[in-house]
Amino acid sequence: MPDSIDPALPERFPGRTRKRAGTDLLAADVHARLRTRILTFEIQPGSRLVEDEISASLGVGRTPVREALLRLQGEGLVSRRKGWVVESTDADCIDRVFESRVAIEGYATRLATLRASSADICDLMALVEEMDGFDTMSRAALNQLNRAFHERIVTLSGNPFFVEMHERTQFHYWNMRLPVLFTREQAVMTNEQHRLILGALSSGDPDDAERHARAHVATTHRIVRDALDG
Amino acid sequence: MPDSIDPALPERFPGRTRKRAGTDLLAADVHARLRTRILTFEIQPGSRLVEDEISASLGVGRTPVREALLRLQGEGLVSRRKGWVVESTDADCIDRVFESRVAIEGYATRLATLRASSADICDLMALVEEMDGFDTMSRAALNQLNRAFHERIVTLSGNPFFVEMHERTQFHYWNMRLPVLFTREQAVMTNEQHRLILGALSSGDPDDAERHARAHVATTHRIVRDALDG
DNA sequence: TGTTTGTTCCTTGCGTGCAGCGCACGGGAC
DNA sequence: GTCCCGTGCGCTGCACGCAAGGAACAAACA
Repeated sequence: MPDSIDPALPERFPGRTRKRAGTDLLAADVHARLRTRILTFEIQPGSRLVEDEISASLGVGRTPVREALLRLQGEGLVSRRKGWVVESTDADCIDRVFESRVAIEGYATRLATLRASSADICDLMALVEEMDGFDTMSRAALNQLNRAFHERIVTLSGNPFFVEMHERTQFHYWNMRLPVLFTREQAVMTNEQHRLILGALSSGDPDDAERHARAHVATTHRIVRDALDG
Repeated sequence: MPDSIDPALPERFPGRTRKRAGTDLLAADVHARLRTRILTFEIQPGSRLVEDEISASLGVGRTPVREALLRLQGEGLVSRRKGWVVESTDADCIDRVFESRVAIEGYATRLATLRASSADICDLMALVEEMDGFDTMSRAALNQLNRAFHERIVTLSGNPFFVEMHERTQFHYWNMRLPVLFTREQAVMTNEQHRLILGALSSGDPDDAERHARAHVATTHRIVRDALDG
């Protein structure tokens, strides 16, 4: 997989600037780059990551590369099995991921009901309405909006733990290549459910909000599973 | 929990053995040691950790120490603010931790209801009955049993994500020195609630199980908050 | 006296050399 | 032909040195 390590960014880090702005910038940068490449499948699951190659290709030493890999390991994106290997999310894992999402997003939505301001709800409504234009949008754009909606609700829970846990599940979620997501009817259903959640949110009914959120995640689970089986 | 963490940690690392058994042993060991010391408050929240000092005191190089600290950072036990600092869990954080526990343990208990075998339930029942002897036990032993009960249920969810998330909350949970936990009446109430959960588990009622689990965590939350306020 | 600047030390960020696992490959024996 | 063992190499685990950044303290100037 060395070839896939972004041929397009030959020397950033110009002449070994070594700019060290307080906290480790290099490691953070390497981490971000690697993570992006992994999540976009530019580096495929299962491929080996060699410290020297990354370090050479990015023009940094092995130490920041090492730290980046360590962080990726903590995020569950790579593992150390006789060298660094990009983790893959198998079908069996999907059920586990969605179970987590039900628990996390369900309760986060409950909390959001108690804490969201009317301005927050307006923002969410704007997102939902934007998603109504699914007929004229790319699936990627739709996906982005969808993600934004869920992310924002979780953030509105006001609890950073939920944000972190949610983010963690997203890694694995992205990690399975979702074949065809967001057919037209799926988009319709998604928007319907988003409106249900939003309705509960704005009427301040936590039970309803949690119930709808759970149902929505369950629906998505079903869609994903069907897509993978079919 | 702190009491149970093996306070007897004499100087291992005899004369710089350097035995490298495949995967990094040193880093893992340093990590475990540091974590133990932090969770037992041998190293107090807020204190600075200096890489050189740790490395010298353990007789290893800075690299494994660094990796250990990085892992601790990932676990939320230390942070990097101009050097390594042991995180403290402030009162404000407690509410967030318990919110997570409600979501995680609640849903984990629901899953456990669907997946636990009768043998598993017997094991749990044995734990509960052992806890009935609270009058003749130390608080530490009681705490240990309590932890075992919760841990086992989360494990019975069959979902490693829940186990990991639960463990994560426990770190912060331990991180606040709980003053007087498990007074007699609290022990009575705890056992009552454990039995309710177990009852729902054995009768296979997921809704009830989740409800009771949530209520139990909420009760504990109240106890802890009272203990900290009073 | 207050503010600003210079200096020094402390600690981490980073690079790098070295050595030891393990795996793959190849050669010999049965 | 198959199995076993030796050997080489790829890669990581670890130690260590260097320098940058920042904080604290001191000194000088307004």
